[in-house]
Amino acid sequence: MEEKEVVSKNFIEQEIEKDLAEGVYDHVQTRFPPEPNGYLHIGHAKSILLNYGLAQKYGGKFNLRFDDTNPTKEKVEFVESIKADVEWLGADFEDRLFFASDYFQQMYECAVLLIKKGKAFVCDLTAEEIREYRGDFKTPGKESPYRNRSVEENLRLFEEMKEGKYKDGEKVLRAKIDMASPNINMRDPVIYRVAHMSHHNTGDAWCIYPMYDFAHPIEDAIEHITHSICTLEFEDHRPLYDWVVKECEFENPPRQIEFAKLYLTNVITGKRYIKKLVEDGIVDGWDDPRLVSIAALRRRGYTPESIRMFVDLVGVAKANSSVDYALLEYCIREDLKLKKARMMAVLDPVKLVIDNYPEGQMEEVEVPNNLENPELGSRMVPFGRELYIEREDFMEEPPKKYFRMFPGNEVRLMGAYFATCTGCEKDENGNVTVIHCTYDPATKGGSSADGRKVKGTIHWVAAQTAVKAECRLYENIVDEEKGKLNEDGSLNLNPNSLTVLTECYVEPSLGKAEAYDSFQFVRNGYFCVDCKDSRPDHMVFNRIVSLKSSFKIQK
RNA sequence: UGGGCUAUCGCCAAGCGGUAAGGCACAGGACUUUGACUCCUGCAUUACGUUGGUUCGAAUCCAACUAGCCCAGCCA
Repeated sequence: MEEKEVVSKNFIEQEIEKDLAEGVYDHVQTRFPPEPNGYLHIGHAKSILLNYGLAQKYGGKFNLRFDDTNPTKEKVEFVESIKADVEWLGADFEDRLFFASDYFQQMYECAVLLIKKGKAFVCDLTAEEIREYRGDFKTPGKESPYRNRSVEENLRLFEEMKEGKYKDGEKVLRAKIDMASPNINMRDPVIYRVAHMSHHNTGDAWCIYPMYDFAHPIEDAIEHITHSICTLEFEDHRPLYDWVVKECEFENPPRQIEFAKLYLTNVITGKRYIKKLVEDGIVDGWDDPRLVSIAALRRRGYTPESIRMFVDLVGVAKANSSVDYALLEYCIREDLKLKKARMMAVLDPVKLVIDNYPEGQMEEVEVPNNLENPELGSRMVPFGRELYIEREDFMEEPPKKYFRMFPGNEVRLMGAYFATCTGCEKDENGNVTVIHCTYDPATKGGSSADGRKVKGTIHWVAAQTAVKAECRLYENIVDEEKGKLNEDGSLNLNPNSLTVLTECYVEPSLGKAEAYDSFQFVRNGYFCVDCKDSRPDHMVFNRIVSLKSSFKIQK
């Protein structure tokens, strides 16, 4: 009997189970609350999948909610892309797609309630003055001279703010908490500001907009969120979060729990920096495969399953950490390994001529699509007298333990025949131009009747029928300095982040591939048909990840 | 500088007073019609940031240090 592996629970699951056991909540409701101000990246995937996974695990629901409380930064382009990415990742929010902006009326009413309770006031101080009055880490703040306005006056002024009587920045609504609090977030934070600007969802209905710290807890409470999961930098905001749900008198208020963001070593995930790369034209767009946005990973050929596996393996904790990129690559290799066909493609071609193969003759050989997964069937691959093979699969003077093609050595042309190298031709510079060999017609299919074995197997494509393709080999766009910035704030870009190989040949069956179809190219790694650039007569492949080291010369 | 948080193998990460899980990476070896995959093996031998203390017993409790991250937007 197999024993079921005990998977340890992360700290959030432990908290949830405690809450459930103690009867704090009788259900679990989570949400992913992005602001539509950019594209999602791998870091967001962690949050999305965490929240979705928690809801799944505890029989609860998961909401997608746009936290669109600041019209100056938000665009419908981003809400569309975010929706698509969340769906692609498989986090099913069913019909629960919400907008914080749909709650503006309720938030307004909450603000009025606070004013009536004497817990909020309209402040005429300028932004600079508010900053000065706030004090700093070592000095307590000073109370605003407007702090003690009467309820009636505050009500009137706030109503006037809403009606558009004041210009941007002229007045704000502030929570009345404690100007001497060691937690600066509690020093009478601004909760509503004036912004005469069209909102992507509410248009010109409002000219006052709630601040995150006020809006977010209300959004959560309205949706009956139980566990509001966010990143570490909001820990200091938790007392304010709790203050808002309490003062606004919500029953069964939600609880905020923070976890550490995902960082990838060597990779820039900051929206701000990705945005700059896009704007400066250093990358093609938000989905440039050199980036780690969800759109980029998808275009490059990463699957939702691989990203789910990755997030799963990374774990959830409160310690800031940076996960090795190798883990992401492991996940996509693992996911594709049995799912995808293993095709032949020659990325760095050199011609191989089989001198004893009849001139002008072509035949087809049957090659299994995936030896480890017979369900994937097989395909017929054209074979002829002239082939292309990988330049690295031939050496005139082989080192020890090299068992690919060299004069006198017999190897297997995968799925086809045994072939013995007889020599090569070179140009005036000594570069190999053509390799010659003879084949053994009795070894069709790649095995011999007499039981003799060969140590090496190499892949090939028939020169006459090969499809010319373009392969893009990607590296991280940021170099060894690890996604870290230079002192002047600039990025360390990797000049080798993109290599385009144009003299590649792939077997004809690949001509039928569709966008996002991925394959293992024998010994070259995993590739994906580029959905943006592919044309029927000219395939473009993005490398997802290369396979591990091939032959290394022994020292 | 005041407040909040964190510290277990190169990278993640379990552990919750009873004598250091797991994954990635790495290194050996076996196997192989992809030098991939798979399979074995090794990988924190008083060691869990440091130093003390409590205890029969501590990574786990206490104290003091040290280091890193976050906070002074009318951003989220």
